[in-house]
Amino acid sequence: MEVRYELEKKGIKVTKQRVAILKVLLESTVPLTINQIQDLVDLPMDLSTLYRTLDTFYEKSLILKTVPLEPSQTVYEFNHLVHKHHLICTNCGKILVIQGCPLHEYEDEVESSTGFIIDRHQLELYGLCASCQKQLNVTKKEKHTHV
Amino acid sequence: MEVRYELEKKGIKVTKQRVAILKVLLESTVPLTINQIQDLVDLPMDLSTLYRTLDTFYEKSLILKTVPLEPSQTVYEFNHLVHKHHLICTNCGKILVIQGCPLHEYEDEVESSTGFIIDRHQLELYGLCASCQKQLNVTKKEKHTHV
DNA sequence: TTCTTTGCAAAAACTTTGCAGGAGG
DNA sequence: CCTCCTGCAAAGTTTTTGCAAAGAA
Repeated sequence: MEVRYELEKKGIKVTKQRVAILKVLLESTVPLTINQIQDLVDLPMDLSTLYRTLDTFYEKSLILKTVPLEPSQTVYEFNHLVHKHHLICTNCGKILVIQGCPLHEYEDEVESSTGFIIDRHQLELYGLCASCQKQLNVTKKEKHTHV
Repeated sequence: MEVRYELEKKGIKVTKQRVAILKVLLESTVPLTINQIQDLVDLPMDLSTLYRTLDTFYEKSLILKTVPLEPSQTVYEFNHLVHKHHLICTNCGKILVIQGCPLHEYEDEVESSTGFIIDRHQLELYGLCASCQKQLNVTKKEKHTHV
C-alpha cells in the first residue's frame, strides 16, 4: 500500500492510526482541521493521538501546516512537494488552493538585506469568493484599499 | 494626546484601558502577544478586556493581527498603514518587520483567475537569524530546498 | 523482547460569555 | 442620565502531558 510506503520512506513507524490519518490527508483536496480529520478517519481515535501524529508528520515534512486568520484553527494537508498557497473566503470559509508562488526572488532579496537564511514561508490571501460576492451584492468597486 | 486622537478618529470611545493598550502598541517596534501587552500596560487589566479591546481595534483597522506558525499565538501591532511583513527566526523567535510587499501584481493575477475579490493577505517568512546561524553553526549551503 | 505508540484522564493554555457595577460623553 | 465598558467568575475550546496497556519490529 502506498500510504505505508510514504511513512516508511520518512522513517515513521507504521501503525493503523498513522495510516488512517495519512490516508485522509492524501485523499483530501483541501486542508483539514484536526476535528475534520478525526471525523474522516476510519477508526475512532483520541485527539491526543491526532495531535501527536500530526506533529510527527510535520517534523518529517510529510505534511504542511497553516494557521489562517479567520477562522484561526490550524489546518493540515499532505505535502505534495508542489509549492502552493491558500485563497480563503472570509465569508463562507472556503479554501482554494492556488499553485505557484511569486516569492522566490523576494526571499533572496530579504536574505541578503537581513542576513537571515529563509527556509519557508506562510502566505494566505483573503477575500470574497464569487458566490459570496453575489450573495452580499459586493462589486469590485467597493474593494478596500489595500494597506 | 495623540493616542486619544487615534481612537476618536476611528469612532472608538476613549477609556483609560484603551488608551493604555494603544500606547503600548504604538510604542512597540515589534508585534506583541496578548500576554505581552498585559505585562506592558500601565494599569492592571483583565484578559477579557484585552481580548474585547483588541477585537474592537481590529474591526476598526486600528491594528493588525497575525498568527505565526511557531509559536502559534496571535500577535498584534499598530496599523501604520505602511504595508509590511514579518521575518521570524524559528530558533530564537525574534520577529523582524520588513517593509514592502511583492504581492500586488500577484493578487491581481489571482483575482482574475479565480473570480475572488482579494482584500488582504498574510505573509510571514521563517528562517534563522544571523546570530542563531552562528550559534548553531549553520551555513547557507545546508539550506533546505524550498518546497 | 524492547522500544514506541495509543487511549484515557487530567491539566494547562487560550478565548469567550453573562452579568452587575462603574466610567465616559 | 443613559449607554457602553470593565472586572469578575464561569464556561467553552484547543492543546499538552503522564502513565499504563497495547502494538510494531
